[in-house]
Amino acid sequence: MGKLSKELIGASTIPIILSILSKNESYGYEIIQSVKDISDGKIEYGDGTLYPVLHKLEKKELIESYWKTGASGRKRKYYRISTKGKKELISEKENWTIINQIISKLWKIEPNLT
Amino acid sequence: MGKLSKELIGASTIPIILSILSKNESYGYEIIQSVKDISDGKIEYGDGTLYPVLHKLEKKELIESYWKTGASGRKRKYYRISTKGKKELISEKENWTIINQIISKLWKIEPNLT
DNA sequence: TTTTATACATCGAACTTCTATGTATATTTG
DNA sequence: CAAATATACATAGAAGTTCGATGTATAAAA
Repeated sequence: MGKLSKELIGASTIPIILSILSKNESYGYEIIQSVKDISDGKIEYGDGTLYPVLHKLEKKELIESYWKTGASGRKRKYYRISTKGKKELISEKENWTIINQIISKLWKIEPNLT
Repeated sequence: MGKLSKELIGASTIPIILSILSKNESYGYEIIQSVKDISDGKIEYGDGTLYPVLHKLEKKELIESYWKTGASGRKRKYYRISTKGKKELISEKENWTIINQIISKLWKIEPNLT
């Protein structure tokens, strides 16, 4: 209980990551923590899951990266959302709205009178 | 415009099919039409897409099938939802609600003051 | 009689996802 | 100070999924 299906997590990964990056620049490890926090532990990406997604998003030019060494001396790869990524996020939001309408319509309709 | 992403369609296919079958028994071809109608043409499964999904659901015992020859003389393979399928549908609805909460939370939060 | 709609089925290419594994550094704890 | 834990990124390969193409067949419509 509590854990979500793989399909739903898969469908939500990209909009969630883009959403997070649209608010603040962040890096892989921190994104994993953010999502865990926001979802009350219901979505917990493995690092082996998230990093390839970030690489894919970068390849599609939806996000951009740069290395930064913090005060701690530890190197982090920061990501920020691109203009293209912002447009994509808007489109993803529209898609979610549409599918939600379809599904909630389905869950309200009464059985047909056959 | 109008068309939904593959990920979202993938995540919604099973709950949508189970929802439809929880209202009325139906067969492949008719399910394709129903989904097209309900979604205003935004979700249009190919037959090569839907039939394997139905087989998979049957294998998992979420739905059951039987052949029926209608007045027209045409044979149709009808599917009905099983008890197990009804439970699965309830669980899918819960998942959908949870992910919606997470996403709508994300889309409302203001940027951090860093 | 030809075309279109109905109806089901499967193969295989293409893609995606996740687990396991690897590397390396900073911090905390005993 | 040594060991354990947390931080941080990366990739290969196994496993699974999806979808277009293709095939079969019948009923209805043009």
